[in-house]
Parts: sequence; structure tokens; C-alpha cells
Amino acid sequence: MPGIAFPQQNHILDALPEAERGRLYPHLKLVALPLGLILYEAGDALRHIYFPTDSIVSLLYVLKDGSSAEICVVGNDGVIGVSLFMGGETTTSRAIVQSGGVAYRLTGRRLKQEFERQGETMHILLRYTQALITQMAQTAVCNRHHTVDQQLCRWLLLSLDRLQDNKLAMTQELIANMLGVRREGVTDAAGKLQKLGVITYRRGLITVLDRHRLEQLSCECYSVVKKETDRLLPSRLTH
Amino acid sequence: MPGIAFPQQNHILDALPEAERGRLYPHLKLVALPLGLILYEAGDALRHIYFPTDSIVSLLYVLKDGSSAEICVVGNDGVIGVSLFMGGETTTSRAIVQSGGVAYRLTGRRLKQEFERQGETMHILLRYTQALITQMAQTAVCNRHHTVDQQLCRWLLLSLDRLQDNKLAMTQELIANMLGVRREGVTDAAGKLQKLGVITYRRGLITVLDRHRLEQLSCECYSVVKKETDRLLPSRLTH
DNA sequence: AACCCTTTGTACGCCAGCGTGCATATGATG
DNA sequence: CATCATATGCACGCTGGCGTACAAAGGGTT
Repeated sequence: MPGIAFPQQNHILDALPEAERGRLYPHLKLVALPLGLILYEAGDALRHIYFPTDSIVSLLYVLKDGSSAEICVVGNDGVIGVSLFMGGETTTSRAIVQSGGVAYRLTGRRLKQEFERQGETMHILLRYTQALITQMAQTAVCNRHHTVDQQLCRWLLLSLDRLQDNKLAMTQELIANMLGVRREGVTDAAGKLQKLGVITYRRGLITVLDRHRLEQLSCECYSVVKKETDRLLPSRLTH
Repeated sequence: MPGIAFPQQNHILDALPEAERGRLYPHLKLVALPLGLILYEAGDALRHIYFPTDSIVSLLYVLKDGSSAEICVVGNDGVIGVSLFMGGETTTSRAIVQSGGVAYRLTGRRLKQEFERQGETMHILLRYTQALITQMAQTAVCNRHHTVDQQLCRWLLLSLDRLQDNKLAMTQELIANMLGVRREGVTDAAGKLQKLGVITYRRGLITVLDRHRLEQLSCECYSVVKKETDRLLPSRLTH
């Protein structure tokens, strides 16, 4: 990966104890995840597990009529492919790169080997999966009860937390697909936020100006998930 | 539990290999789960894990403003309290009995002991958790895209699958809480189904007359989850 | 500089579901 | 059998989001 001097590390990998990390690291391969890449399609047998560093991957469910909805978001806080160690080998959702970058990749076989040793790696992966479950549950509730305006705020915050700066390179069309709403709905909501001075944007690039305000305008769903995730996986980086 | 001669068994318990079942069975306690009982509140530390036989338990998320939404349903197909072995000890949702009956109960300590042996029990529990994840993901999508009419059908089917007969003892108010909609919305939807001859009901008792039709009227979410669950946990009972 | 595809803006009518308020029916209880 | 809490039915207007159609930028390419 030329040009990337210090890819932000992955929290799960960072949390592994010395010995287990030593066993895994030689087999990690840094791979590029360009925007829009589909890591796996619904029903595909998973071959690898991915640990994003500066990339963001969404789990997206696509209905038969083509409409879609995001189930959860994974960045440097997590792992793509939990069904490998959960035992399913497959999911009903698609994993698609929402923000380009890189990730560490491991073959399913190696991952399972380490998982079966039943060390700290297993427990960390399971706790992360629990955090993922929390996020999915909250997404279900959020979809039921909150407005597009609120959900956009929440979604921006989720992305922001997984990026290095305050700029998101994504079109409103893409966001609409993730939220499972019309593009026009996102345009309206984004317009309001811009008028309020919370964000500013132009053609595929959103800049967050006032993160604090964004949190106020978001529904409770964002902070609930964040708190629970921090509880389950206290980061060693943020002390 | 007097008066209950043959409680339908629990599929997870049934799927355990001889030896592991032998270790667990002496510690299982049959407990009554009356309608409305809260097994644990959001944030409570879980003390037991429950294996329902003829009861149904819902995981319900309650927002700060009091509105709620069901995250998933558990009956004789599953287990209440996965966060015990996932490592969280807690969830952000409430576990509430949606249909009264009985369940086998095990202390968290015993369950974890068995889980840590890393035998078939662990793998079955993890695969079940994967099925639960699928159900939650589908709930999120369903909440986003489908009508109350469709969701009621789906919900009735989910309940039906976990009961012995075709009668559901539940008020429209209760169903509304689960779906996260107004009671009137459920009244309308149920009225339509009754007019179509698919169900019939009176004061807290719904009888399903035409299950096949119910499946046709439901959104795809029901069958997607059912197929995936069957794949992950092929039942030994239905061969 | 001209071109053109993509992204964003705006405006319509439409409908599902909401909030509210109240009427009716049902069935358990005394 | 009369009572009464609970369950269900129904009718308002309101609004958020949808589907559709089209206009106006942006910005990369030639």
C-alpha cells in the first residue's frame, strides 16, 4: 500500500494479547478496499475476515424489490465476517465498502484456528459480536421510530467515529441507499443541517463543522450504541 | 409444574450430544413464565439462561419516550440470554414473556462452564446466536420498508411457529407494543385479515384459520429468516 | 472553452401511519 | 344478573416520507 505511511490500526487487533497477536500478524495481509467494493454478497461463503483500519464497511440488506437498508457499520472498531467463527459461513446481507481505505485480511481458516484455541482472541471476538448485535438492535428501533433527519445525524456520527478527519467522501444517493430512504429525503435533511451550519457539502464531500450540535440533533440511538460498545470493548488506545 | 404432562422440548437442548446433555440436565430447573413477566430489564446483569418449551419471550427495546419495538422472538427454537456467553452479561433490551408457559432455566455460571469446554454446546449456541442476528437484521429492514399489514402477518407467523396450536392469547394492544405501532393500526390490519377469513379473533384470542394465506400476505422477511434458521440449526425433530 | 455525466435542488400530489377523542362490545367479577 | 374494567371499532385532521418529473449546478474530460 504505497502512499499510506501510518494506516490507523484496528482496535480489535490492538486489543489482542502479545502472544496471540504474534501468531496472527504474520498471516495478516494489508489489502485495499476501494469505495463500492463488495467484500461478499448475501449468501456467499465467506473466505476471509477483514480488520478495517481507515476504511468503513457497511452490512447492507437488499430486498427482492431492490430497496435496501443498512444493518450495521464496521470500521477500525471491528471486524467483517463474524459468521465465520459464529458458524454460519454465510450471511443474508451484503458487505460493501462505504468509505475507501485499507484493511488487514486473514483467511477464515487461520481465524478459526485461533478462535478454537479459546484464548483471549475468542472472547474479544465474541464481545465484539455482542456490540454488533447491539448496533443492529438499535438500527431496528431507529428505523421504526425516528425521522430521516435524526437518522442522518446518527449516520454521520457513526461514519465520523471511524474516520480520521471530519470529511466524508460520499454522495447523498449513497447515504440514501444506506438509510433505505429516497435520495431527496437525504437532500432535504442535509440541506437543513447545512442551513444550521452543522455541516457543509458539495458534490460528494460532506464536511462536519459542529459535531456537538450533530449529537444533539441525533436520536438517542447513537449514544446508546456508543456507550454499550465502549463498555464491551474498552479501548486501550483511548485509555 | 403440575398439570403439564408433556411440555414441548427445546430444540437447542434436544440438539446437544448425549454427554453434554447429561452434564447439563441435572441442573436444569423447570420454571413458569407467566404472560408479561420480565425476565430481565435493559441493563440488568443476567443471572440465568432460559430454554423456553411452550412459552415465547420477546426481546423488546424501550426508548426514553416510552415507545418500543421488538428486536426478536425466542421460543422453543432458542435461548434467552446469549449475552451471558457472548461476554456482555447485559443487554440494552428487555426480555418479556409474550406467551405464557414454561422454560428450563440454568444458572449463568453452569452455562458458562459448559460453554468454556468448547464442545458441541458452544458451537450450537454460537450458531443459534447467528440465527438471532439474522432475525434482528431482518427486523431492521422490515421496520424500514414494510407496511403494518405485512408486519402483522409476519409477527403472527413467528408466534405460530413457536406454539402448539393455532390460537394466540394476546391483545391487539400487546401486539402493537411489539411491532412498535399504534393499537389502532393493529386493529385495522387484524380487521382486514378477519374479513379475508385468514384469522378470527375476540378479546385477546386470535385464531389462525388459513396459515398458507398468511404467508402469502406476509413480507419476504418471514421466510428469509425461517430458511436461514433452518440452515443454521437443522432440527433433529423434523428430520 | 465547450461538453456531458453526475450530483443536488425543488415541486407536485398521494398515502400510510400518527395522535386524539370517543363509542361500543366483551367477559370476568361480585 | 348487573357492574365495570378492558378490548376493540371508528372517525377526524395532520405530517413524514414516497413516487415522479424536471431543473440547475459541479466538475472531470476532451
